[in-house]
Amino acid sequence: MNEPQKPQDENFLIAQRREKLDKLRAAGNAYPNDFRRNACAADLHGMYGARSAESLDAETSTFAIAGRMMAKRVMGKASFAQLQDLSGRIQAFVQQDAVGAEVYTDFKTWDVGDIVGVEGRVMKTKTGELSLRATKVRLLVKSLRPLPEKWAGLTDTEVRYRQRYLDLIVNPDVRKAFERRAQITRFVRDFFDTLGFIEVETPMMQPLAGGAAAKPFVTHHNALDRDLYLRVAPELYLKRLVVGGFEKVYELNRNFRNEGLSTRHNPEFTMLEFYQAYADFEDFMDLIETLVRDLTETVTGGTVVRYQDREYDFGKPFARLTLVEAVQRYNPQIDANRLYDRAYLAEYARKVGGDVKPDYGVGKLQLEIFEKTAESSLHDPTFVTEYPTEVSPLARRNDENPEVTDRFEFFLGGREIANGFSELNDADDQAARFRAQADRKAAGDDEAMVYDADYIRALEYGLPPTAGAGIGMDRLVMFLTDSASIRDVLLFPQMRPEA
RNA sequence: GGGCCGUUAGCUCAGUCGGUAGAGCAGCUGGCUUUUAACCAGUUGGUCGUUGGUUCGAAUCCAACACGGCCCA
Repeated sequence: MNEPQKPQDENFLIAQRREKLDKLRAAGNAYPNDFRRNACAADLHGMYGARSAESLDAETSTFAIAGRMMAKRVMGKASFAQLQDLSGRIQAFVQQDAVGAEVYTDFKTWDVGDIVGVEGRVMKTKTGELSLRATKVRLLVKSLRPLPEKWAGLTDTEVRYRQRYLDLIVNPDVRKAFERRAQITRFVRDFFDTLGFIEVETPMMQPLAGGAAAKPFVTHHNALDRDLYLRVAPELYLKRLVVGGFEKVYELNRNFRNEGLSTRHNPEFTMLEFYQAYADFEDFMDLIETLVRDLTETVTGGTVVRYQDREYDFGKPFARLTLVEAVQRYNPQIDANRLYDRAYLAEYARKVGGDVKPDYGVGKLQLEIFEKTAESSLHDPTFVTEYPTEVSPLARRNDENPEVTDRFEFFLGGREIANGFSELNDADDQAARFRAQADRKAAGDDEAMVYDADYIRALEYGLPPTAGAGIGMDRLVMFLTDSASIRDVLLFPQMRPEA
């Protein structure tokens, strides 16, 4: 970096800290990198937290810790400071007699937010708090900006999302949520690895955006002089891999969809997709039930979870019902004899606020009614099956009823969490369904899929009978961290440009 | 895209009927060698989101816009 221009709007507090930094620069290296710690806050609490003050006085080990100073209490010639590192916080006791008058005078000018190194022996204070009795203290980094207030903290959601680093410094629960997120992804990888799945990475930039009904982002490759699409799903590539012999495969990575922002939608989000040859959608409902139950138990320590003032029991078998059953359950007034009557469904869908277009068939209308009237009520873990073929262009038809597919979606807390099906491996049927999608796109549906000729070619070589599913990881993490908004489980959620 | 709510000091927030901009914390000065939101005394700090309008006078009333939140689509 070049010499930064002092911003015009630099406030007085920053100016004061800059003056302190100027003095540090004048006195030598203001940004040293030779301090080495040999312990973290949690290490010391673990080793000595239970010991008595007297027994600690006999302890001769010295420790070096480092961290951000989160509190500073000066009482004349002795002070307490709270240091925060990756593991937590620990108190340092800094006495003038122990560190020397000159260092102590400097110490008193340091600010909350500065990054500090402390060496010394462990002790307990009169009130029993484990502390490091400093023999040396060093300022490692001068913080130029004041931290939010120590008690009320930082609550402005906008600042929390835009300046996540600040949120992480002052809100320990935020850190915990993201640690749990890491724990969840680790569990998922272990789960599939143990079952013999292989993790792969398929293209994020695709010449055709396939595998889901969604608007893609477009970008441009200069050397190839062609547009590429950020993927809306990895599905078609993963099934190509099953054709190639990766019979158990998964990918845990980002998808991109060009849609609005809300508490449940971010333009980039994390999806788990997994495929297994010689399995069907019922096998995968069982697999997901096991995955979700074991995951919940691992990260929460039990099978009963509270999410936003409601209790969920994962110990019980998950509910299963068909789409039409769900429509009937949440629409007791609907005429059960006319659930396949297009005109009736269109009128009913319109009445419940659904989208109705002339080319919508019975299946699409059933789905509209389901989404408007049933979905948000599906709190307890629930699998919904028998999705219409019309709205499932990549799923295998049911053997008894070709109008529906061997497909399920999984709902939790009134939200769709997962979607899975027995894969359509009839190349001719798939080609016909792509053509139907392409017609819709030509008719103006910008979420319709495109015809993917290479994917059809792959199917023509033969896709084994296969089950596949996708799990929206962000929504699952929201649930397991009791987060109301997807932004609370994304470190850097998409925001409009700052005003 | 629509509705409602919000935007005042670094942070958290008050601000009455339209009449000189307030508090706590942080900061600064002084005191204090086991504090726990340390304490005691003093004290600095403001583009009231932006732009217009109404008015003798606007943080306050009106309009548009920006950003955020919640709900709906």
